[in-house]
Amino acid sequence: MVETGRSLMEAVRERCGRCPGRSVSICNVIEDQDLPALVAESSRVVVQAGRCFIQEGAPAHDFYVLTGGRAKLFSLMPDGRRQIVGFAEVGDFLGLASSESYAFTAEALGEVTLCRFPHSAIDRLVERFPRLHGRLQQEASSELVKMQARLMLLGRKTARERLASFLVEQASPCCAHALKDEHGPLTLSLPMSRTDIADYLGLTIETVSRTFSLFRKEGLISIRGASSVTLLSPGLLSDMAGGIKRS
Amino acid sequence: MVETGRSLMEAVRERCGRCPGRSVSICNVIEDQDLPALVAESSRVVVQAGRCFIQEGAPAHDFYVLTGGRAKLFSLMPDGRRQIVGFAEVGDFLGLASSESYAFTAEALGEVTLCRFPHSAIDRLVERFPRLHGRLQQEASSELVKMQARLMLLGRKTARERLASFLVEQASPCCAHALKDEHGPLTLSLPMSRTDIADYLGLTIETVSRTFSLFRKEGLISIRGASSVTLLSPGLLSDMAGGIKRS
DNA sequence: CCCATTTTTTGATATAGATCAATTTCTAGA
DNA sequence: TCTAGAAATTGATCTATATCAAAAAATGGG
Repeated sequence: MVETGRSLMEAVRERCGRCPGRSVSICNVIEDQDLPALVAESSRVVVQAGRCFIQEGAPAHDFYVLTGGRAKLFSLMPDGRRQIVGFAEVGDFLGLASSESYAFTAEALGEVTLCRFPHSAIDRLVERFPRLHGRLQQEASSELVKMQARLMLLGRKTARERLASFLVEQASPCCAHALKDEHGPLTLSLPMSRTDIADYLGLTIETVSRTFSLFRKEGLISIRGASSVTLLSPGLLSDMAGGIKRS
Repeated sequence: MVETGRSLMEAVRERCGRCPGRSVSICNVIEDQDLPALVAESSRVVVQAGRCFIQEGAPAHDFYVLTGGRAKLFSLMPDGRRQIVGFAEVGDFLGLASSESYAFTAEALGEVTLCRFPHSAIDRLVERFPRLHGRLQQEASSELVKMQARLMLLGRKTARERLASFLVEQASPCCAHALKDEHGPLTLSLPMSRTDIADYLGLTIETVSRTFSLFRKEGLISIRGASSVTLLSPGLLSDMAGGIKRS
């Protein structure tokens, strides 16, 4: 099925026109006039809450750019132990994990929209738009750096430090500078359950809950209905996340 | 300083002729006749035991291909807590971690030899040898998959499972197939200290030592002088590493 | 709006692994 | 080969977090 130039232009306007991923994903190295090539090589995917769009162990045929919503990425052990290896946000490039088969499962938290690129399509696009090379490399490198920080978190940080790190990480897409300076309260909406947070931080749900309560009693955060958290002292939390004890 | 064609050819013979990394590193997508370009863009580095060749936080100017020996890669917290994020082996591509500054320190375990490529050199080489793109991407992807496995290890595995995973991982470069089948004993020489193993596995040195002793008493391994370990039941250890309990 | 179900919080207790403290075993230099 | 210092092992005890068990709060369908 070949799209006509006309309908392709319409597709570009529809898909990329107001895409929140346009400026933060790998697409940001593509000029507006070249978007049709991207749209022609990819397809839009909508995934409902709780559904998986990448399956651990399945043959890896596609890459994805997340353009709406959030997703959790995890692997399982045979007995059901679960480790969440990351939360994906708008702009993230997924599926890079392996050449043969996916190393993790990706499940939508709320409704998720994606652009799916078959591996062959990425190959063609990279050939046509050389700047994509560097951009993909950059994506992989930044993911690698995040992974190293997570290893430190899981290997060496206490429960308090882990939760503080998580809150600061969730906050940083919003306002990175607010954490350094002693800026005011910062409200986050957490789309993931306590179980998800526990499986991300290598803790149990009870420890996560208790630590949230402790932070609340200490005046570090305030909680509204389990999914809305306000960081009352972002600076203190940021220091705690890094293992720094204030006098 | 421009090398003459003559001395460049000599340098290629000397550097690449018997390089153990030739067939396993990113160099394996470069034809023999193109090696001079690689040699011209890189420099050989020799690092003595215990010395660092990448410093966490330092500006990242170079990439490295490890061509001899082994290295430990780690990050530190302000109070000295340490997490080893990986052990590098012959063929590994290092420095990919970040665009601005290195995210970890790399320290030689024993003498290490490297080929150092400035970022700009890699850019030129990638342009000249397009196959390098895919090879670099592959390197990043495989590292990412390893990282995900390490997250599971640190977040969800027991001390026994962690040490079993470590031993199996150390063994796999040697003989991957010997682990699946019920093949015979497999001797490893571990160039890293118990402290290094502990900081890699998110445990204390005492727990690592105790777990080694337990494995020995259970007939899973035999130990000769702390750095030489023989896996007596690689299959059992492999199952334990994956969280599988045999009847 | 209400009730059944699920999720979260809180409490009591258990335990894997950490910490503190000796020994023992290696290793490198004389 | 011997020996001092370092590294590893082993033992005793502690503790942060897990586990088990309710209670409380949130959520969603009718």
